[in-house]
Amino acid sequence: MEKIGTQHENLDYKVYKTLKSMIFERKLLPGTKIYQDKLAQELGISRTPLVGALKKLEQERLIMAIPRRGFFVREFSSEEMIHIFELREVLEGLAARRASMIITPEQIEKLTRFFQGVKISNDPKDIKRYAEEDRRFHNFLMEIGGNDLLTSILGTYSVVTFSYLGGFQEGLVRHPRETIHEHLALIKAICKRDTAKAEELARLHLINSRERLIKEAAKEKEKANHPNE
Amino acid sequence: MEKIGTQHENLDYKVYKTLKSMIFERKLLPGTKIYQDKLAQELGISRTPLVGALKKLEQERLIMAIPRRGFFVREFSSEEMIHIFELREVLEGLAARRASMIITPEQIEKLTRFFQGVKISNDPKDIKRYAEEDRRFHNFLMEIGGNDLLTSILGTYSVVTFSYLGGFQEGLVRHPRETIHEHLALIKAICKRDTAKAEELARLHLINSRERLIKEAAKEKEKANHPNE
DNA sequence: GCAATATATTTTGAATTCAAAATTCAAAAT
DNA sequence: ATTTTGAATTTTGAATTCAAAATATATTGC
Repeated sequence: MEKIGTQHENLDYKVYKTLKSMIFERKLLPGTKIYQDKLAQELGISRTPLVGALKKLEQERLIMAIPRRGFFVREFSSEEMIHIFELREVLEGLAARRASMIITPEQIEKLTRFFQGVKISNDPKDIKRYAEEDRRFHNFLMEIGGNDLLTSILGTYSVVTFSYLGGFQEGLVRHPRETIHEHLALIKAICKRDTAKAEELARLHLINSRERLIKEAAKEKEKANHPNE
Repeated sequence: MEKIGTQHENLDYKVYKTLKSMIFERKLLPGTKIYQDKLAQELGISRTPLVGALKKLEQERLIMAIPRRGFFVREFSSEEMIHIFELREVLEGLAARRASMIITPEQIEKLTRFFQGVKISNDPKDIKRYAEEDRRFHNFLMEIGGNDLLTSILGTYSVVTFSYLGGFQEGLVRHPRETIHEHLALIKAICKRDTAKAEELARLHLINSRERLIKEAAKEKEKANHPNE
């Protein structure tokens, strides 16, 4: 049988993945200009596959291209970030709804065990551990409820989000203390196959994070206007 | 002021737009293999910008790339199409919600005039006219409620949808007789700034179309299993 | 010393080139 | 007759090349 959906293993696909994780890990910082020759040499390839990868990333909005000027690692304004959270609200709502409809007993088993062992505290170690569990949780939800399309779109935006937050609080918008209850409630709804509630809770989760983002953005602005004190 | 979001006017951007409309107009049919040399010559360019454009379209899922085999115009299965309608459901719901929140009095004026002149009948002329109005309507909604992100994502999927339906009923899933009421109700909700209702109606509109799609797909399957009457 | 212009260098955009892989087509073997 | 093997051809992947545009540097005039 022909394995379709097979991973594209061109050079530019490899470069694409490399660049993506470089952005994710903040080795390439937002705003940075990409010098094609330099980066291509560093990666040991020619400009051709590098440009191919950059074009892919441009489409995903992780890279901005200005013709005749070059490629830049994208910076997201707080406004754009808020728009992304609006999107994530409805998309993750959809994913949760789908998950609650098609989850298998084995998956229910596995899902209920999420966030069991993690400690909620202010210790950076614990926060990091929580953030990892958070990512595993979202990935698992995608595995259950996400089709191809949904998975790839949401994949992009979680990279964007992480990159935007810049490692602050390990990429979490809110403190675990706040989100843990929302996560557990969502898990419960999905396992009970409560379709409507699952969608609602997933959306609420994102709405709350967006609200926080809006507040933070307002605070930043305030600070910018009154630089002294 | 530097106009950001300025249109990228590279050759490969032009080629990208050309190919996109070729797919939209069904000059390139789903399943077709792209012979790079041939197409590049027809367009009067080299393979480089053509491949650039194809990569962009691959990211948008209008083109499928198989490494070492080439690029193909994407075919969508009915399952995938149904997934796309699930996406459109939540995304157009979001767009309608946003529109109802930020619509201006002038836009309300303009929105209420949509679908006023169009006749509902079985005459292909009328159906075509309706389909055009439908597209203008959706574009206007995007103009009101859509941010950058939303607009570009939904833009892609309307091309996909149109291409999938293959010009049948002018790209409409359902007959105007069925959809006109939904459109008018949605317009009313948006103009009244009834945020919740606008989102609900937009979603319902897509849900109904998806349902129809599912029915059609089942019918096709049936037919395939019983080829002789 | 500073601004304006001219010159040199870098960088991008796009065509070309070349090797490797895939496909086609014909001949040979079962 | 059908399948298998093996060249010949086509097609892709990726490096290279070259011109045009952008940027940086130096020079001139004030």
